[in-house]
Amino acid sequence: MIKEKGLSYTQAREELIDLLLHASTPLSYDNIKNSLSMDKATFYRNTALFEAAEIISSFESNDKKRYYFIEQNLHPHFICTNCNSIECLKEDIIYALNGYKIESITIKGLCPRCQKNE
Amino acid sequence: MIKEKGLSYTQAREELIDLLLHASTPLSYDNIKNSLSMDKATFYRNTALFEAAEIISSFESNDKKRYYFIEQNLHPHFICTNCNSIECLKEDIIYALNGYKIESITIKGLCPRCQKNE
DNA sequence: AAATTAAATGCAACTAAGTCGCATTTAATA
DNA sequence: TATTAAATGCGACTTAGTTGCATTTAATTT
Ligand SMILES: [Mn+2]
Ligand SMILES: [Mn+2]
Ligand SMILES: [Zn+2]
Ligand SMILES: [Zn+2]
Repeated sequence: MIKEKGLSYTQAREELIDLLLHASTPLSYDNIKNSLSMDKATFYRNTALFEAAEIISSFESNDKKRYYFIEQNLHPHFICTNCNSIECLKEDIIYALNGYKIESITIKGLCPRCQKNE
Repeated sequence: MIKEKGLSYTQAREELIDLLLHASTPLSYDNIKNSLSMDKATFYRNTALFEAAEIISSFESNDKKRYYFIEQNLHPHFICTNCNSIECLKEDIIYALNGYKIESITIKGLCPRCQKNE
């Protein structure tokens, strides 16, 4: 995966791809910093590189943090504006936009739990 | 609009609502700081208040800035990951999510212009 | 209309996610 | 194994957004 894109294969990169591949939702640096052996500068440099190589995608959440993910089937992510939780929405929307290339879709609002408790 | 929600009516609040009502795309503090007479602390305190009162919505863009908008018909916004431009997509998607309340939808990718030039 | 008061504002200091420069290490190739 | 360009770690830095506090203002009471 890394080598396919002509990138050199390092421990840090393997570790990062591995974490994202096995994650069930998008992850921020903060989420995984304790599981990472690399420095945060390396984390961010590699996520930027992987995004440019179209290996991963990302979005900014409500909490000012960026979340990264690898996904085969393009599906939307839901961000709760109350509890900041992030969920994968299984309903594949899409949905082609003429002339645009779609990388990610994020829907913001209230999750079922937060909507009840308000 | 402000008073309807039981909020007190101040010059700063009127100015802010007015700007957002007449904007053709979502706006960040940076976009309008030169048109604003209020301090940035006031800007952010009022946007937070208006969001809680459900008068405005917002999303985080690619450029680490938060964009605010008022819109009658819920439509998605497109953010280009290359040039950071933001567009209103007129095709109303949606699309109800069972149990969720939807406040905004953002689609990230490459805009037609950036997709050509790559 | 003036007095009261709680809320709104401006200012400056602060926070924290992400970035950058540079010295050191490591992966790739010869 | 030696070479070298690229990757990493570290600390300093940037900057959007937040917070505490003194001052001002909107709303209510007299
Ligand atoms: Mn997902
Ligand atoms: Mn719009
Ligand atoms: Zn929630
Ligand atoms: Zn573009």
